[in-house]
Amino acid sequence: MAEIIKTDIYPSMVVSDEKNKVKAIEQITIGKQLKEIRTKSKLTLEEASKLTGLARSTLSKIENEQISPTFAVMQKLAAGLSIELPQLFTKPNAMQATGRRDVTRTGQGMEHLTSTYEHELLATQLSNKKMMPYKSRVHARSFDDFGEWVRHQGEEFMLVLEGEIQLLTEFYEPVNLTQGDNVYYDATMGHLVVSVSEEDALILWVTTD
Amino acid sequence: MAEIIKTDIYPSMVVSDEKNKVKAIEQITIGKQLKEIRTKSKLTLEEASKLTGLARSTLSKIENEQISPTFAVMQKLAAGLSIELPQLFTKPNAMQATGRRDVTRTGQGMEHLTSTYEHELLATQLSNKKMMPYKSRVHARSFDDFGEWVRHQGEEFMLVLEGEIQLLTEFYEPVNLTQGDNVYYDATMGHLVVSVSEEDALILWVTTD
DNA sequence: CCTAAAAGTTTCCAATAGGAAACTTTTGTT
DNA sequence: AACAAAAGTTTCCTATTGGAAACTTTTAGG
Repeated sequence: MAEIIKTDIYPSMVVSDEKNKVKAIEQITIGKQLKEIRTKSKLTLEEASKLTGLARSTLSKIENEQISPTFAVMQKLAAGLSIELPQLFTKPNAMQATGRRDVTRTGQGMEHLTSTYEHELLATQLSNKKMMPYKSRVHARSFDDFGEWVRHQGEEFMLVLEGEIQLLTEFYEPVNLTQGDNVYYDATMGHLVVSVSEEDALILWVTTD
Repeated sequence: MAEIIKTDIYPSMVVSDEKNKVKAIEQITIGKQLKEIRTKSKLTLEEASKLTGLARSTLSKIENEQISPTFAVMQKLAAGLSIELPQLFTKPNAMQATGRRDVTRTGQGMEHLTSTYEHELLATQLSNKKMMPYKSRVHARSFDDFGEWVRHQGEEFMLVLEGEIQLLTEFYEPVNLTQGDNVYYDATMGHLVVSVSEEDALILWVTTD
């Protein structure tokens, strides 16, 4: 029974059999992508050839998906055309928005409750964003309310909107932050936030993956 | 005269001659990277072979940099090992931080003044971040204070901290936003912010590249 | 230690990528 | 429309990749 796996950000359709052995991969973009980059830069195959050190024929075959370039060739392409390597196989507009702008009024975000935080997700109308913004009301008062470190991929920016919080992190001493204070950290490091004010504190979080 | 070019995020050492023709590329990571991913996942070559559908020998040769895998093979690796493709050639920690956490107290950011905005850059101790956070005091009162649209790569998140602003964008009607309101938009679309309150408004911006 | 099994590497060969040149298509000029 | 020049594609060949199996190294028991 063949199964289709689709990855999130760098999509590639993969067909696997019942033993989870990859049988075929539907090559999606690299040829079209390269052609688009080259034509948008107003380059001919000849010029691209000079810039990359690759043969005109090779470029043509890659663009027409007749061959799968080696990593070494991909590096030459990226360097020669002055682009980042992932551009060769990533759809340029990651943000596939319903619109291209999304306003969230105070209190109008999407609620997401946990025992320790009350999250209000922002800009939820836009998918495939590079950042995930949300406001959180902090219920927690101590590490024990969590039981263990929070830890995930990406980087995180946090700004205190109301009240006073304490940021606990795996490799640092705790810090107290009040309204207007903010912090940027690597989210793979254990971290969590507790309120030290009478009322629950309110913070803004912006996260990447 | 050979020249060394070093790209920023996806480093690759490229040796070019005086005609800008790429002569050689110093392969950096793909082998080591794969080996690290596999060993960290506690997989043997045999197991990785089953997952990816690639021969044990092929995996070994890639890990020892004896061959340069084709893009098709790289896709199989990513799919089989459940990773995103760029992980194969990107140093995992893009954020090369002085530390791995950076607190900015209210008013302690780095000043950057323009005629229309007064920016306070945050978390400036960390380099190579994925996000650029800053607070801005908005002096501008109309489009004419700018003369033209602001427009740049990436996505932008904006939250109003104090006062009331109007967000002007190329493809939408202006919107007024007050404290707590926020917006997420594609920064390649022309955009700018003016204050509509008596005093200058204060906003938070978080930007990606 | 010695041996057996597992993990990793190398060899050999078939399949395919990449380069040079021939060929075809497109573009632009008269 | 005819022609020339430029751009793009295909062919042919060599170099290199990827797979199967042989070989070597490492790990675990006794």
